[in-house]
Amino acid sequence: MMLCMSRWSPNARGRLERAAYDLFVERGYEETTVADIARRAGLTERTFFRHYADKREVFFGGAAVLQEELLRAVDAVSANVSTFEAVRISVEAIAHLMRDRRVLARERQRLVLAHADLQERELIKRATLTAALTDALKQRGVPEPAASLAADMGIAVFYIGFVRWLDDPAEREFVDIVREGFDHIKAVASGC
Amino acid sequence: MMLCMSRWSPNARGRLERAAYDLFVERGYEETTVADIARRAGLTERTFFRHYADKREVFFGGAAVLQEELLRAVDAVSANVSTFEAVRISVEAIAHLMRDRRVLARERQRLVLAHADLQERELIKRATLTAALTDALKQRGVPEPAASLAADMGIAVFYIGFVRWLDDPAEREFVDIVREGFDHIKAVASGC
DNA sequence: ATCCTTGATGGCAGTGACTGACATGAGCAT
DNA sequence: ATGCTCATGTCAGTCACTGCCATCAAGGAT
Repeated sequence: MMLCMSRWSPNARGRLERAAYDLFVERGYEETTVADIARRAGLTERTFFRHYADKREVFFGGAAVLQEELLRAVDAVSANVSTFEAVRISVEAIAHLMRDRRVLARERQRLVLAHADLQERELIKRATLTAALTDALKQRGVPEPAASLAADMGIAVFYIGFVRWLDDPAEREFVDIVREGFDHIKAVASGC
Repeated sequence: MMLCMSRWSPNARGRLERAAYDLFVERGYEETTVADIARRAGLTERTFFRHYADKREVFFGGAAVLQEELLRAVDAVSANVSTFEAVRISVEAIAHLMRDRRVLARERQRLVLAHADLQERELIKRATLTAALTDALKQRGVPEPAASLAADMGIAVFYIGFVRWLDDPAEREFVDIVREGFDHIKAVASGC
């Protein structure tokens, strides 16, 4: 039974994540050392690396949540729906998670765009998300390479829509931009 | 006038690239230090970093060639061809460049798959290629977000086709696999 | 001929990310 | 009590990468 009120301050991971994000915003990513992050979280550098594989990883805590939600959404789509619609519905579902986070997302995106290190890690997360969606589609019975291609297409619509959403002059909702993205894909593939 | 027969052995970059590739194959990527690479090339570590921004970059000399060829191909497509066909033709063009390199590509892919570092850099190269294709399509008059989506789709077909090509049981040509990929995209987007 | 500039290189010290090995000490089970 | 667990601390070490300065052949200018 571990109902531990342990001797250490609770939620070390959370404190590290918070400290890192704050410092990145305050001083910038490169100007922040791992030792800085750990110190602000009341821990040591060595402990940081026990919670996160590297300095970049602390920035991508949300990626796992997004993936879980995406897979849940795919499973929820009834089996007689076409592959295209299944992908569209699932991607719209995770787009919906971003509601009311535009300002936060903008600040985060500013950081990512400013540092090649973070962009690389973001691309890995995107690739992981794509692979997960591919697997989920295969479990629906979609054969290869259609599963990979459909997944790649869906995640592309998500990310391209994401950056458009961040500075959309009309302030449309993310979900609507995604829906429109899928329409564009349909149009392009029909050969206009 | 610089017809310099300089005092240094010629083609330092090439020697570094070759030394790096050989060492990565012999001992593995992580087991090879930058100092090792420089030593084998007859140079110093400091000089390595004057030619390549970091240890990973020396592995991706071919990326620039691929991008140039892709852009050349897009420019060569006549203006009255649909966006989809323009992308298909251009991507098939760079797929054609890989002819007779299957064995080499396989060894290279083994290295990339074995090291997250290299995967990240590969994804950045892919993103750069996608951005370049997007620009080329925009110059053809394709509006956003169709340009981004079509480019993303085309590059996805390329990369997904690439890994299928590497261990295709039927030993089909890369170009044929790519062509088939575009057909699959068409089918998926038409809603099967 | 002498001087000066250019450019690729070497040498060297320093920073910071990351790792391995070992120590510590509160909680929990027996 | 005794011992085990496990998150943490401590420390030394490797390696990627950078800044700064020295070198020294080639080529042009005076």
